[in-house]
Amino acid sequence: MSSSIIGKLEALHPLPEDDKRLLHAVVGRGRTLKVGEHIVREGDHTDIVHVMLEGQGYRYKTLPDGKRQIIGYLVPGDFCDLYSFLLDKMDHGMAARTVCQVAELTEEHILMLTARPALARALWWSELVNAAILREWLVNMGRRTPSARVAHLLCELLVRLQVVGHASAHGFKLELSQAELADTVGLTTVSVNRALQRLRGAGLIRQTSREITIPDVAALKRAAQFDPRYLHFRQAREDGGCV
Amino acid sequence: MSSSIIGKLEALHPLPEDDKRLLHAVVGRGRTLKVGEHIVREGDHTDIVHVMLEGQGYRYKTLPDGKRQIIGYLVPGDFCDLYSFLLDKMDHGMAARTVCQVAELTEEHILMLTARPALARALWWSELVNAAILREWLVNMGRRTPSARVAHLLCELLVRLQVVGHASAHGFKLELSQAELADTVGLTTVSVNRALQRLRGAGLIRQTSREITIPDVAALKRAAQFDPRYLHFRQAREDGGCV
DNA sequence: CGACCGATTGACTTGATTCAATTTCGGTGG
DNA sequence: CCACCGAAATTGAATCAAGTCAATCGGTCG
Repeated sequence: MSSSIIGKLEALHPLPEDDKRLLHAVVGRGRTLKVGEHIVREGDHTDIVHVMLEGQGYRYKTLPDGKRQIIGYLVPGDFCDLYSFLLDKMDHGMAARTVCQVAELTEEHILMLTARPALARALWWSELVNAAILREWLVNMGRRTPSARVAHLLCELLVRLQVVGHASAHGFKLELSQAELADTVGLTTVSVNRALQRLRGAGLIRQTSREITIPDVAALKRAAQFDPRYLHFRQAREDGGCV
Repeated sequence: MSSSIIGKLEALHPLPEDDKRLLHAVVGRGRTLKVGEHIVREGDHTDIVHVMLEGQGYRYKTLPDGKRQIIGYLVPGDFCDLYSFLLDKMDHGMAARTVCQVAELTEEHILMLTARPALARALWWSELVNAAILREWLVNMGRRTPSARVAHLLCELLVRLQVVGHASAHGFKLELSQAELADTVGLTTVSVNRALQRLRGAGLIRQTSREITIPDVAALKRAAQFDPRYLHFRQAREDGGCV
């Protein structure tokens, strides 16, 4: 269960065995959430840190007129709200998109973890990556075509899921509705549908019921202008990007 | 010079007098940057932390096809890259939009500052606000109309500049070209121009050469669906928003 | 089998972009 | 002080792409 966390953090910074054992002990096996269940609501205060162990979730904001914008995906290994005991109120909500296992850590747990220099550094780094993802998403929405936006998102998910062992070299389980995709990339479902069609038509992706296959990852990355360096994973840092 | 930093950090968390004195001593008066000069380039490594003392800058990313997306504004009091010595390479660039004074702090300076609990907390908090701004911008680009996007940006700048004493109750110096606005909100200059016209037509803003006036701030906030709580400033936390 | 949800489609509308002037404005130099 | 220059703002017309609306298709689950 906690292997995804270790996978992710080690992608950022190597960890001593002791730290991994501590992580394992602190995290436990987590609570099960049903599809659609909230992890934290907008405006809530919580002093618990949630960690996604299995399954996927998303961060979102709701507009006064009811529209929704998804502002992040939570994949296994992600710390959802490392800073929750600092904030009085969450400025966004988080919900389970699939059935999830979520660990709930207290401030004491976090202090135990951050007392270890390597862990503290890896956690700090993971927050930097969260911010980097937001910046890249901004570029995505601001300056890319619909198909490139969708392609970029798929590339990002591929890499993030690979790091935690939830994606193969050429694809992953896609449990995203087109409506969610639309609320993520700032388009309508119809446009997302057509963007996916274009990607399929160009042979860049292949979709079966709930699985997505990327026959030529480099080609999709090119189409998406995807440069994995923003994720700051160690491999990506060494490859030096794909654009 | 360092009063803007103190203003900003105190808007997040109260600081003891000693901490303010330390800040003042550490920051000094900064280096002067010319318009357009880079603070840090994309891909650079730096182990200096830059702090905006006077003037304004922006964060940006460049796309392979030459397009640019502005992903943040730097106003007086902002720490530009608090995490720079962690990162090997900046995933985005930062440049001066006006003549600026920028302080350059070393890792030792930062360690001195973060050794003080109140300062550490305020700095940590300022990073949370940076992330919150990115999330709000994502909502802006994804789900708001052109005029609301522009209006929202203006509201945000108003509040952020007010906190550091660079805006009055009803306006501020606007040194933003329409091209920069366009690269910020994901539109073309023409669309931005028309969005501004609509806002002016509705009496929500008034522009003279390099100054923007907002006759009825609440009205503009309403039009922009601007809820200042995401900035997590202490006043805003107490008001409880305007939507 | 029928209800339902999500994906898909087509026709139409709306609104943003593109392109190419034209105007405005601040600053410059005569 | 005024004419001129260049950058930025503004405009209009034509184009094109995304949104809207509404219907249909496909599969899943009671």
